[in-house]
Amino acid sequence: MNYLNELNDAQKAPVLHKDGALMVIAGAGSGKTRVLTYRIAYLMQQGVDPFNILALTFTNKAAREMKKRIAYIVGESEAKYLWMGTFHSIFARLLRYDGDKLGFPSNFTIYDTQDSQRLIASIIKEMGLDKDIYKYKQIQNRISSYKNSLITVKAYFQNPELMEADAMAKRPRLGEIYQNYVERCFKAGAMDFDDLLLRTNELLTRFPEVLMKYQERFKYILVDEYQDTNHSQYLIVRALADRYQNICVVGDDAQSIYSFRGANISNILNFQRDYDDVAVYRLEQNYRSTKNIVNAANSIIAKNKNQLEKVVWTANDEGNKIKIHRSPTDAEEGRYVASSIFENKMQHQLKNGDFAVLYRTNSQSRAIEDALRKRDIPYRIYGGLSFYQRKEIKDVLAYLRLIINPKDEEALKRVINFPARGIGQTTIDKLVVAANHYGRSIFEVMENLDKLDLNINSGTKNKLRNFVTMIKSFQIMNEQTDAFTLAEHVAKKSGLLMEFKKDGTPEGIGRMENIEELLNGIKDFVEGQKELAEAKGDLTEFLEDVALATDLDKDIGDDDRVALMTIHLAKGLEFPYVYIVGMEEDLFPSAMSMNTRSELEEERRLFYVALTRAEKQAHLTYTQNRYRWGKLIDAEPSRFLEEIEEQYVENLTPINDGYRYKSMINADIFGEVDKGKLRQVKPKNGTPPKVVGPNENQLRRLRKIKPELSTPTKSDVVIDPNLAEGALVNHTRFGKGKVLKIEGVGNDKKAEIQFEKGDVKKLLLRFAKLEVLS
DNA sequence: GGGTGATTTATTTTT
DNA sequence: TAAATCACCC
Repeated sequence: MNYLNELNDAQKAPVLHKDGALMVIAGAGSGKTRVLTYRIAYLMQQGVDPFNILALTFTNKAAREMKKRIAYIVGESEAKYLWMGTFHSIFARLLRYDGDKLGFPSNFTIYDTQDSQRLIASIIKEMGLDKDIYKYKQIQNRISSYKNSLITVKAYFQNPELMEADAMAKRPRLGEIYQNYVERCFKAGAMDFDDLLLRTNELLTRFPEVLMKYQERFKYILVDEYQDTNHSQYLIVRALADRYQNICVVGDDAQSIYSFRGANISNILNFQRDYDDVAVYRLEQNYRSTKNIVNAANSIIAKNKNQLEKVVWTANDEGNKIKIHRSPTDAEEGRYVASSIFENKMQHQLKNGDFAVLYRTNSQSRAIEDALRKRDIPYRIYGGLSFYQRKEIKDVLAYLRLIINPKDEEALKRVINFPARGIGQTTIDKLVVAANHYGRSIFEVMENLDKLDLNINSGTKNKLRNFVTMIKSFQIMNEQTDAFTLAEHVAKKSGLLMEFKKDGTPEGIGRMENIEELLNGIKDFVEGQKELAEAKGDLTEFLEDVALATDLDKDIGDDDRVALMTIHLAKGLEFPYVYIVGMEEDLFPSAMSMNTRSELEEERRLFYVALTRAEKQAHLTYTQNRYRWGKLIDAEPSRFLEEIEEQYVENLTPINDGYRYKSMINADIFGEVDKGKLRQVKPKNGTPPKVVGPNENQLRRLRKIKPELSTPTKSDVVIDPNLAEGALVNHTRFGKGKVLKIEGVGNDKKAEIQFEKGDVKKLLLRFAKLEVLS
């Protein structure tokens, strides 16, 4: 099969470029995944051993899907040797092999953010610091960004500026907390998310022979979403690619939206400086969206100063204008979205899965959920509190973690007294003190209770011994049976299931069901792994899978639901109909991200990402009042609404008289917006708020809004007369296929098509972009 | 040591 | 608003 024919010339060039450094600047919807996939397939067909290819993607799901497509071209037996996955999962794997050189056991635990925060909170407490000044979440954030910038504890103490900055922020002992945190993680045989990258860097720097090994192994390296790599990731890639320089990065500076996680947009902007003879390719043709959407998105992103030159265009239809809708409250907004989805579904015979609702913050999902539920529209929420973050699930997982790695302090503290066993805070504190004193883990201290004088009464000692015995019996069982049988046993014997059962409330029952679901998940995992030759299907593998899984990674059936998620999570996805809700100042752009031009530009890129998810139709909605932290507050429309060129939008709700404007400072006129100055403009307490009339932008907008609202009249689409049964056709998304059947008349005319990729789909001709080939 | 009710704090985005 | 922590009493 000649897959190269599926590429346009711009796409073909980077696929065929074999050796050396290359960068692909790929506009939204320009087929970059396809380029990456085919490039890997092509390399393999050129004789490159899959064993020598490393591909770093943004989600594990993306990696899986890419692998599947590659397997389709080159065969499963070859494709399975590819190393593909997220930075975190790939390097966790690497550290399981070679982390022992750094003193980590191969079964190290991966601490999630909550584990890190709990540990930091207890360190702050142990150090006797004021928890109102040393807020554990902020501290965790700070430590995380140090790690992502490769500032180790040592580097921190050698950097007077950093210490100064923390001292100025009234936190002079931050360095000590950092140090303690790192030591405690090490002692617990645990790495946090950032460690997976930081420790990989340490490994590659301190052990040249390890670096050499992986440089030889990964002769070809491909990185997706390069604009979102942080310094730590950047250095790993550089180190690994240094020897052969066969590095291919793909990205779009306009879609860089993770700077809060340390992503550094200059990694992509400076790529050409980092490697010799960099070939640069641009993918500018968008295959995803209508002209209206593409042009509107372009008109927004043009407001950003800092970007690579690129013109995204499309040959697709003009499409409908972007619809803007105002609601009185967030509940009404939800209702509007729900009924609009309902109507579109009826009118155009669409599936729920054709719709997505995107928002800036997870907390916005509630109003949408309520409305969808009332209209009986099935939906699925991605992100937010994910399944694996639920309390009861984390409890079971903590027991399992403890079996694998008894040194895991956070897991131990979580379950040592849950279900209640009469081991209280006082006892735990004593154990922690002893553990720190002897430089051992809490579990080790518990194993040696008799040899230590800890001032614990004999009754409590007995309870501790029972706990140790229980965990040890689980460990023995782990050697004899598979992960599922063990987990089921643990859930029962630990008393967890009973605890939730006796609770009796609907909530408790729900928790029990969740545990059941987890057990089923483990069962599936074990059975799935058995089929793979390499994997063992053991508990360690499962826990790692869980620690690094994201909501997007889970393939939970393919039932048909509306997708609800944050814009961040939506990156890389596409939907025919997209609703972007909460288009309001202080929400989007977020109030936290308007301090500097670069923050505002990132919010704008985020909006760009959101809009370019839409294939056919985008809706933007905003409210006049919104519940935020329990109170109804005034909201004003987002500045981004005004930034779209007016020819691409249609206002569904005319502005009424009661409409109020607040003063807005426009960064384009005043340059860098200084939050301090902004505050001064606001009235001091006691002074009545100053009423300011609309500024120029707003006046312009007032003028352009036409009060009448007309539903666009739909004319019958002209359908290619050659499109008949038996015809070969090409679809922009599904590829080539053969028409099996034509049914319906006029606007309802549908074709049933067998695609080469194996799927049979029924498409409405008036929407399907079909090209007749014969 | 455990449980209950009062108070408070949080909302940016995620591997 | 709702979860999470705290203070107090048993």
